[in-house]
Amino acid sequence: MKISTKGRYALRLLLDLAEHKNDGYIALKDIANRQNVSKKYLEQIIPILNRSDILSANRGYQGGYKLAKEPDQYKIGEILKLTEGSIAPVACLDHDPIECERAGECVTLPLWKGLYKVISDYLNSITLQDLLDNQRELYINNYVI
Amino acid sequence: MKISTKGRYALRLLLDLAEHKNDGYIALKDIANRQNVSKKYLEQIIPILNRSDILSANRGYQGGYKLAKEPDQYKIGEILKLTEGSIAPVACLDHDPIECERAGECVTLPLWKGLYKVISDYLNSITLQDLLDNQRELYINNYVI
DNA sequence: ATTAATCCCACCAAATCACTAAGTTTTAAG
DNA sequence: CTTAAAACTTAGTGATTTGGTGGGATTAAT
Repeated sequence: MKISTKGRYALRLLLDLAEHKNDGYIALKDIANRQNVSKKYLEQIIPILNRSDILSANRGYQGGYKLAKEPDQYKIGEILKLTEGSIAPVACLDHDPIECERAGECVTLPLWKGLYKVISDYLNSITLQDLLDNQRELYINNYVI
Repeated sequence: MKISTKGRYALRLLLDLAEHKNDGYIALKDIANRQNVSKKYLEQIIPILNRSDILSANRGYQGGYKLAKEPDQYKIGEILKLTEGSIAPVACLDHDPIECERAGECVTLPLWKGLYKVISDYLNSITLQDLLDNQRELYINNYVI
């Protein structure tokens, strides 16, 4: 029941891009250094995000990535669903309609459906911008500003 | 971000015991047959539950297991925490206080704390009895009774 | 032309998952 | 007192996932 590094790093990558959204294209090298994660591993995560209209990329010299939309347009749930493959707590909820033949008599199915709902409702109620705002508050509270 | 078979089977095992709570000690063999899971695998899951005051066991001929308490005294969150080891969505929340040195400046920490809260609040609001009641409703709705 | 970036493909070690095997111990019934 | 049937214990195991690394091809600004 853990979010993997793939999802967590993807989130930190996008947050890093959001924090530098006015600095043009940002190279993976810089993100890797700031976030202290492997650039090679980020290279593997990026194409998952790049497929959708999430990022805009520039190849070659002075290239890099930037967000395609404003930070408040990125729901955390969408990002995690892309990178984790699914945020459903049990595999049977990954297919709609449910394929499991025991579904009709399954005593635990309503439980998993409810859990899935609270998880996705929560994650889809929060955007990258919300996380940045919270961070700003933290800074203020800690007198870092 | 998936609940493993360990947690899911443990839940079904306890639900099976709850459904037969007036039938004395229930053998793993019978549970395995009814739930269509491997008895050998259940033998591996049982000791996790047996440590706490969750089950009462009887060894030897005509032995088996029964619930130590009424079904409404078992919170799903507690059962899953036991069998899954933890229901926290990220490892850093498994320790209290948080050991990660980046915690103070971590932009995503409030997100994970919030997610952890909605998950555990939900799972601790539901008991084995609730799942049984829901099942009864299903039966009524489907005219199985 | 050079440099610095993305992009692409393959590989790999370690951990976890989902069991299975082979027995030992305990207890009620005959 | 023997026997059958259950819980209990310990170890092993194949498949999959996780969390990366390495080597190079392609692209584009200087």
